[in-house]
Amino acid sequence: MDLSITKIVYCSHGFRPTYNIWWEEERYTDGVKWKFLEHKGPVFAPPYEPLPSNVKFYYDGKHMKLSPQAEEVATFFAKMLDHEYTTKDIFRKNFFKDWKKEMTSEERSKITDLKKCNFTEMSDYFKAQAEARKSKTKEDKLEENERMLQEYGFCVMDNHKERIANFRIEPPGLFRGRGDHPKMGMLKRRIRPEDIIINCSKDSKHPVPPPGRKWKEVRHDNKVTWLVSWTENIQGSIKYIMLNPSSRIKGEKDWQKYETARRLKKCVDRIRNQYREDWKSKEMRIRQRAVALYFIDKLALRAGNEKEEGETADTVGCCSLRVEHIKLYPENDGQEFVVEFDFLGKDSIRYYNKVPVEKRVFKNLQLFMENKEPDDDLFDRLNTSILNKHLQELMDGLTAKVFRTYNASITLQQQLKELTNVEENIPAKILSYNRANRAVAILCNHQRAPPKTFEKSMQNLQTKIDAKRDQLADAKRELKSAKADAKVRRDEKSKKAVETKKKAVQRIEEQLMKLEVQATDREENKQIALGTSKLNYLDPRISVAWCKKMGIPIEKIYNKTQREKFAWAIDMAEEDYEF
DNA sequence: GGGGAGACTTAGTAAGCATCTT
DNA sequence: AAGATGCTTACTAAGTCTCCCC
Repeated sequence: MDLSITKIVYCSHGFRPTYNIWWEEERYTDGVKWKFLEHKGPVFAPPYEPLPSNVKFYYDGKHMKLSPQAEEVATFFAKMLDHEYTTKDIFRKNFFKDWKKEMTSEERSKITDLKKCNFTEMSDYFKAQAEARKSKTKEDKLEENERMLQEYGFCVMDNHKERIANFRIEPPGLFRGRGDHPKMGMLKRRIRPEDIIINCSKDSKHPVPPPGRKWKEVRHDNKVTWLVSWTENIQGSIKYIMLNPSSRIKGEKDWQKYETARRLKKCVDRIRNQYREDWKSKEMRIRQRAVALYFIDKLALRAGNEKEEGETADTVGCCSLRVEHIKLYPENDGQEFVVEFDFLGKDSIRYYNKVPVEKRVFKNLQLFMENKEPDDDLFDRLNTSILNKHLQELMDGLTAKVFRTYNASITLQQQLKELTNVEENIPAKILSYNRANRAVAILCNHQRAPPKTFEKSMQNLQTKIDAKRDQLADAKRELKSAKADAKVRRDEKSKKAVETKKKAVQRIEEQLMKLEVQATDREENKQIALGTSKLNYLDPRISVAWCKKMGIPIEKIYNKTQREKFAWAIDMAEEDYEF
């Protein structure tokens, strides 16, 4: 079955007629997302397999056979024993509470203290199993995965066969929130067919539930993009199965996102003038709105919706900043009007920044903080809905996050212009690209945990560099003596020898440069994640155009997945593309 | 306008896998 | 062949924003 409209797409490896060329098709305008949708439904988590009888659980030093339900939940904990989570009080408390709910009344009366539970045999058993799975022939694993992918990993949406992003239902386990999450350790329950809502078109072959089972509902809503949904039990939120980023439905939206950001580029000056005016407004709400917008624009802060207290980790964005999250310095390190930000943002990633701001902003902040407690809202007359309503009036489709997209993309474009030189060689250009990418990642505060092996791998690289330096010195010495030799002998053979040595020196110099560049790049990247901005904030057409201008194969910048996601941009953007 | 449901994007981590070293 | 290393992919949590109801 091949319903895709494909076109021969040229890439530097040759011709590959692989993509759906959805970007040359007409688009829906009326909120309709598709006319035909057919899929096979989700893949459920494998059923629980009770432990073999030799793998024992001990309570207070004594062997205890657990009921299957209680045992399953115990295995979730056992599997995480090596993780720091299991040492945290909240995690243990939440787990124990939910575990007890799964016990028989007899078990419940016996098992009263988590500290007295010994899961080590279970834990060892799972480690051994993981080991065994590793050594299982590669073909077995691959084949199984591939079979599932072929069977469940695709759907037909309109005239395209599309890849599904997540066709497997999340297996049961213990909830792992990020940061200080009040619900960490709670039992994430197993999802059954009866929990599942299927979305597909009426005239499609509907997915079939497992034998003897039923779906919760089958609906035919073509105003939404999801294929399957269920309600999760930790926060009560809805989870979805949706399409891969390479799909038409995702790609179109992504493209549209960058087009909105480009429209902002056209009117951003006007908007900036406007909010600067608003700093002087008589009305408090307008001043607050204007200062918040300034932060969102200048610092690429997120909007900051309010969150239900006690349901999630305590994190904030711009509109939900509290007095305790900023400090004002009339003077700091020779700069005037410095604001120090220190708060936990999305995923409990710390945002720390000291920035000089305009005097008016500074004065306003002082005013906003007057007579407030540390845990009071900084912008008490503002929330994201007020802010976005205002933005909508300034430009059609404008919301807070458009500023992040706009500032990220424009920064990349500027940095690429500034940093790259057509004359340089490919590794130098790629270093420059990464640096431009890095500037954006820093702006957006995209962090990562430094890789566990970072120090060591850095040392190894340094060793290599040192060795290469020695090698270069040797080669230079040899070249020198060859030259001297040629001067004396004046024959063809020794002239040739000089040429060979020269080439060798050149080659080694290049290799050395490459290694040094690699070291710089890696060092600068230690705690910074480039992937997030590359995937979500940077208009891919900027990168494609840059590659064309600089003679860099696109494969050096985008890996296979990224090329699939950005196929539209790779096909469309010419070297003169301007964001 | 306030609150909640719903839909969709953005995010970091860890497992999986490929490749390079020893 | 095994082990180290580094990149890719899968996973799923945590955001944003819209819409609807009151």
